[in-house]
Amino acid sequence: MAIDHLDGRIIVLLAREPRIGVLEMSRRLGVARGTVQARLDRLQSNGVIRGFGPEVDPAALGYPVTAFATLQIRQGQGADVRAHLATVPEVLELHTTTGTGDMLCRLVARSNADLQRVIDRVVGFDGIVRASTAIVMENPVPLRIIPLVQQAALGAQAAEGRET
Amino acid sequence: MAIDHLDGRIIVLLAREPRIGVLEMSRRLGVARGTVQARLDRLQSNGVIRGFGPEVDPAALGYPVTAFATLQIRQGQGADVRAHLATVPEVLELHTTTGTGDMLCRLVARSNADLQRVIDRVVGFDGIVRASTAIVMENPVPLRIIPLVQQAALGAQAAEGRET
DNA sequence: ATACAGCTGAACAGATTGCCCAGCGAAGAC
DNA sequence: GTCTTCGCTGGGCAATCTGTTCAGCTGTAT
Repeated sequence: MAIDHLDGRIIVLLAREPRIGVLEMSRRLGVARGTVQARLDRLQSNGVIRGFGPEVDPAALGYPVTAFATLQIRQGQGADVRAHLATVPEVLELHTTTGTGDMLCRLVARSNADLQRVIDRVVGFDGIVRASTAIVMENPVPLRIIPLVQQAALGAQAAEGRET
Repeated sequence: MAIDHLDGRIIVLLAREPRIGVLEMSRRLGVARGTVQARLDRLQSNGVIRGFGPEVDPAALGYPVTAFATLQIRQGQGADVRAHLATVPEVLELHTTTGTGDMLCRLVARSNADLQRVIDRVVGFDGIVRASTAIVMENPVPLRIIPLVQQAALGAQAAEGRET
């Protein structure tokens, strides 16, 4: 279920040079092409690799402002609120959480002024009791997965070591 | 700077079927291959499309628990804290924000128990005054970009309409 | 009127893909 | 100890796609 050292190298390589292709990968990794192909197939059917969708930069689309909003929801209105938020394009993701807030969502906007419009649209819905927003100033660690992959791959290696 | 209707269709198509290739795309969109190729090149050098890295599911790697931590930082320790958090593989992203917290980070862990270890590692650093964590229970809207792309593309179309 | 930028349709060689096979070695099952 | 299974190797095949270039066309801006 977890990943192998070779799997880890495949993912890391793919993350660094996405356009690389199976053949070139097999060359770099020093294994047969069929092996890489089989590993990739397995990683994808495992669900470890969900896909290769393009990473789009909202800032380049004209939405340079990012914010996180914590929402408090009226009891029993969860489903409605979820459906509402799903219709707002500026809502990039939505989580339900434990803690004081009930939901946390990531928003983008064209400007700080525009953020007001987005927030109004987000919270202008009956089931939402209260919202508190934090505007993102800087993003010192952009969404990343490589360190975790390496960690997981090393874990596998360590396990091998112990088991053998 | 913003994107065009055709750009929008390209991105959406690419998001839905990432392995599709330029040729097939040109067929589906009813334009010449060269056009799609030129658009893609432009989108990438624009920075609108950052890349095509594999989307890895942390849950499938053995990290099914996600949490968001809000951190308060001691004045002037920001840089150190950033550097510290960057070394923790379970920290998937980090933002500095306005509001009561100073930073917001996304964490993953192998289990709720393991989350404690991760949080200890995250906050076990001198510059961090306080941390409050919200565990993610559900993810009704996974990170998405398509609606925003469509919005941006429609905006472009509307602008055309007005300008012409 | 004229230059420019973007799109089209076509062509080319070169590289890659998906798929197949037989052989090999290690691990586990019997 | 022997057998079976599994994963990896190295090779080959036809089909497809890529990167690149070209000339011609059109609408727009100067």
